[in-house]
Order: sequence, then C-alpha cells, then structure tokens
Amino acid sequence: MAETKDKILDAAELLFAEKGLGDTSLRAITQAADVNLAAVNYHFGGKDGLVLAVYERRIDSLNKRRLQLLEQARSAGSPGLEAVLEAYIRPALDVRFEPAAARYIKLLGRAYTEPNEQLRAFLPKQYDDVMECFKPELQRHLPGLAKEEIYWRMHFCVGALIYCMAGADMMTMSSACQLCDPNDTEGMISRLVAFVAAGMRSAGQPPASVQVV
Amino acid sequence: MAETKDKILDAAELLFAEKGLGDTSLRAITQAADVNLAAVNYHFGGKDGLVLAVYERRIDSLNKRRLQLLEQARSAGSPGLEAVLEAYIRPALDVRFEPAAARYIKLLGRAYTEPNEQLRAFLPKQYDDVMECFKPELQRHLPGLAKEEIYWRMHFCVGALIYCMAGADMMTMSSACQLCDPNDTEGMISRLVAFVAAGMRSAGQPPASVQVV
DNA sequence: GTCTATAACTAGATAGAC
DNA sequence: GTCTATCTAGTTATAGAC
Repeated sequence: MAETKDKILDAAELLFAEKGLGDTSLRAITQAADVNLAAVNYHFGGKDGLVLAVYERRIDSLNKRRLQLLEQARSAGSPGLEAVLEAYIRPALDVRFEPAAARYIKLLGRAYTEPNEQLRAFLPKQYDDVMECFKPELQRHLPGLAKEEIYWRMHFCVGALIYCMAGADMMTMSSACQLCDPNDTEGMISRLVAFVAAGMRSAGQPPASVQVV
Repeated sequence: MAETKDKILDAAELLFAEKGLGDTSLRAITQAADVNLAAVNYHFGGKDGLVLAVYERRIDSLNKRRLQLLEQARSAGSPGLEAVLEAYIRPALDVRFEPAAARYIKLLGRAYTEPNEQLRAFLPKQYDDVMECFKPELQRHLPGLAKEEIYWRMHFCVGALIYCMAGADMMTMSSACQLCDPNDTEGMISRLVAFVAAGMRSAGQPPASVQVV
C-alpha cells in the first residue's frame, strides 16, 4: 500500500531532522510511523535506501519551485538580481510552499553537512542542475565577473542560506541576538536576499589586511 | 596518563569529522587511538563527555585566535571593516594556525548543524562571547545600522563561513565548479571577506520582487 | 591508570507464516 | 503487502583483576 510508504517517509523525515541520520534507528521510525519494522526493508531495501528516498522527495520539490519562480520572474520581464536570488532562496525558507515545510527545512539544511555517502553522491548533481539554470541570469547582472568568481560567490550564498535552513541554532539560542526573530520568515528572506545581492555585486578581492602571525 | 587522553581526543576528532558524531563508535575511536575501550569512560565519563571535550579544545583555541587577530589589527591603528571580518574568518579557515587544522576544520564546521544536545548548549555561549568583542568594531563601521540588523548580517556571515569550513561538499563535488579550487585557502579567505564585507555594508531591504504563488 | 571480560542493550536485516 | 520472530553483529557501559 502506498500509504505505508508515505507514513515511513514522513516519520523518517521528522526524526532525521530532529536527531540526525546516524542517531535515528529504523525501530524509532517504524514505531513513529505505526508500521511494521520489516516494511522499511520491503519498501526501501534498507536504511540507506530510505535516506535517499526521504531527501529525493524534498529536493526535487525544492528545485522545481526554484525554477518555477525563476521562470515566473522572467516572464514578467527582465528580473533584477534580487529577484533572481530570491527565486533561489525563497523556496528554501518559505513555509507556504509546502504544508509540511516547517518540518523538513531543517532536514534539507542538514543535508549538506551530513557525511552520509549516499547524499554526497546525490546532492551535487541536483545542485549543478539548478545552478545551470540560474547561471545565465547571474552572468547577465554581473557581466564583469569571471565565471569562476560567480561560482565562488554562489557558494557563499548557499552557505548563508543553508545556515538559515538548518534552524540557525546560534540565531535561536544566542542571547546576544534576542533582538532577531528567527521565525520572521519574510524578514529573513528579504534580509538574506539583500545581503547576498550586495555580496554578489561586490568589487574584487581587497589585499589581505591582517598580518598573520 | 595524559597521553592516553590526548590520543583519544585526536582519534575522536578525526573520526567525528569524517563520519559524524552518531556514526562514530567508541570502539572505532579507541581502536584508532590504540587505547583500551574502557579508557573513554574512565577519562571522559562516556561518549557525551568525549564529544564535549573534543569540541571544547578546538573552539577555545579558535576563539582565542580571533580575539588575538582583532587585538593585533586594533593596535596597528583603526582597522577597516575587511580587517575586522578577516580577524573573525581567517582563524577558522587558515591551516597555518594549527598543525592539525586541516583535520579539524571540517569538525568545527559541522558543529553548528549537529543535533547533539551537549553542543547546542555549549556553542551559543562561545559564539556570544566572541561576538560581544567584535560588535563595537562592526558598529563603528556601520553607524547607520540597527543592532538587530548587525546580528542578522553576522549570522549570514557565519553561515557562509561554516559552509566553507564544513568542506563545502558542493564546492568539491559539483562538476560545474571545477573552476574553483577549494584548497586555495588564501583565495577562499579573501573572496569570503570581500563578499561578507559587501553584504554587511549593503543598504536596507529591497521590496519583495517575486510574486508568490 | 590500564586492562580483560562481559553485561545489558540496540542496531539493521531477513526467513517464513499469513 | 504485512506480520512475528529471530539472527547476527554491533553498541555503550561497567565490574573487577592487575
């Protein structure tokens, strides 16, 4: 039954996000999903298969949203750099795109730092495919920038984004930052877009200005 | 003997960085360290104590370096924004600061996304203490910016930095980015400093420009 | 402080009845 | 497709000899 498969995926997603991959057992998953332990092996072939299936489902969806927003911005005229970056960022942070989003954003955020072998083979391809679509738009706004530099800067964008997705524990727990509301999604998106747009536009590297010991 | 303790810390650090916390067993650690299994419980009280000890050792050292570089920049005159940010960033990426750095940078990078309870209590305090020292310098360069906005932007800086520390798997594995050399530490530092400096200096938030479905 | 031995438990995977 | 029962191997942790 397809219902069982989905129940497993939902429960696994929640627990992976909460406890990480290595600390989540199939027993905990099947118990939370209210299905039999053996069902995981039947449907996914084992824990590794389940991990991949959990991520595949969400990353496919995330990247479809990104391309959809980019297309939408394009069809409304020639989008500005901020609009292009927002098409990349918003689907990753905006809970309105999926009812279960609040639950799995943390999971996606962690995907890039999890050392799981399966993921390290799967994610880069997904990353590349989407980046290929965004690259022309970025180059249009940054004509003086070498391709290589665009890639570097997009990595920095992705880093900042993933930190926000991962729940930004420091943001939540840091006492110095009780001024910031980490649940203010719109505020986070607009601030992040403005920040990375400025970074993308920045002039070349300054000379190293700190003396190393 | 202190040697045993250090051998355990070194081996644990390496394996935690490589495989993550949850997927590293005390057996693997003690075997790699060439010490007895029971020694972990004797010296650290258990796995949780070991995790904390591994991170404590490195984060203390990292933050001392940051403050040291900041002080050094200050004593050489009034440091520019890039110099201030570099004092924060360089110790986290520059392998010259510690002989074992290449081994543990990945570990530190992962610290912020690991769901381990011990770490989530320990890291924010460390984070706050250092940020308190950097805040006056940042405010000096960004006089028009609300405190709240400085915190938001520093979070984005930290996100980009952590992504670089974590090994930036996408950077390494993405086929689209074979132009970038992720082992070019100096290039990474100067690019990241320029990027986040521009982000910190950026004007306020633009109006949302992408229409949400 | 260090070791062996082992207790007490949990993990992922599977055989076979239904 | 779903279940129970179980296997094998791994885990942390500890008691007690040296």
